Amino acid sequence: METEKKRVSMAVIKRLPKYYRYLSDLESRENEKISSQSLGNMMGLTASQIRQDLNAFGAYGQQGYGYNVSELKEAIGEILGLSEEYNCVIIGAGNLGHAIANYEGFRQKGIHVIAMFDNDDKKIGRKIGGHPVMGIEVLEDFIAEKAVDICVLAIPRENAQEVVNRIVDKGIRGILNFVPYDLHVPDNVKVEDVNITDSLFTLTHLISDYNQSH
Amino acid sequence: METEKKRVSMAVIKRLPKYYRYLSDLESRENEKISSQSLGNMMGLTASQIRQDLNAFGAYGQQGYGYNVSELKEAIGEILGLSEEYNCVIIGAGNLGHAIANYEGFRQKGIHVIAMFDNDDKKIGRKIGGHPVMGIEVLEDFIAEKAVDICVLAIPRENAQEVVNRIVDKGIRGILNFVPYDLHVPDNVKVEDVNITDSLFTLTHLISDYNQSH
DNA sequence: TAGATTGTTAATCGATTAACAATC
DNA sequence: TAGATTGTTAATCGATTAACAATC
Repeated sequence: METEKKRVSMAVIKRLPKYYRYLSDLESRENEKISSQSLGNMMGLTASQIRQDLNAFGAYGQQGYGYNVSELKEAIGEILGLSEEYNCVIIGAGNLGHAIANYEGFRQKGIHVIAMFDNDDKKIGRKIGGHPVMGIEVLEDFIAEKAVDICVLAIPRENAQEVVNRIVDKGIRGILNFVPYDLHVPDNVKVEDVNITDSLFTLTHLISDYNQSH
Repeated sequence: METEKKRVSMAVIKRLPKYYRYLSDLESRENEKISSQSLGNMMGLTASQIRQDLNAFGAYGQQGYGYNVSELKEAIGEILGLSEEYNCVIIGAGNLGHAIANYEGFRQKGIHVIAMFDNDDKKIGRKIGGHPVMGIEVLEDFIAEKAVDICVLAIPRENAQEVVNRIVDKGIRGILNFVPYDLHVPDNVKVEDVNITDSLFTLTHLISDYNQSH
């Protein structure tokens, strides 16, 4: 594995969860096999692109047959790191943290939410979605002690970078960032942004009179 | 305006909210002007790309000077459709709908959340984040009557397409879709997806042992 | 075997970067 | 005017699409 370093592009990586979603669907509807052609029709991609995308990681199909749905789903799950286990904490027990704590996507698979953190005394000690809410001042120690891999950041913009600075060298590997601010982190920590406001503004642009008339 | 049809690429459009965010910041820190060079440094883009991006919409700078922060922010706001007014409803008063109803990004600007909808009798009649929760069965009539422009979709995956089918010809222009499912809509309705699960899986991939060793 | 469909190379297209003349 | 920095054209790079030989 040391020898080859193809460097898979972000464009391809960002499509992987979508592949996984469609393949999970096909599997639950008990489809055994699928061709790049028909998967492309479903997903709105070309057959060619699908074959290119998959071949960035290996050869998962069979000539003259297509792809085995379960096998391919499993393989992409593996690539997505879903066969591994992750400890996760949610920082910020406001409305959004609350929503995420109850979010099904976080309940399945190997992603274990083990605690939530907030600076509001009224929330500390309570349980939200089955997860204990702890004081933000014990965050660093908790992360180090429990070997937390992923932090979900759902706090006000003002405190975001400061909190990140505190946790970034405690062994975390990734941040799922709901804060509309571009975090500064060292290379060994990955950040994935979920920017609701940006998405809303993209939508307003698309439907705006401005866009219609230009 | 009829004559030119440059067709601005999605790649550029998706960067606009980010420009808007940085320019708002610069404005609040009372920076009067900015060059493509220094804005690029801040945002992690090349000066060249910034000038190309902006010139897709017009010439907002001045040779030898740079860009006036407030003017450029205003211009991008205009392009994003933020100088217009939108009526908006939130469909789904679960945790996520709850979070969005209270989300600051939706409180500012010309985006007016005027109601929430749910099928749970226990929620109907209540107020969440100041917005009345109504029964999903009156959704279509409400949309038509109140001239709703934007629907935020935060309901279970199973009902998503069915609900969308019902509202799609009632005059709405856009859907902000939090459901991990690719909606089918006619061309005159725009969909912007906020896919939390996809983002989470992208993150797990990036931090996974799989990705580290390949 | 013949038909189907992949894996993969080559061609095309689009987006980013570089360069520089225009001009404030 | 000289210096700075844009607007814009040209060059490069990367991603998508097309084509086809390999092979199940």
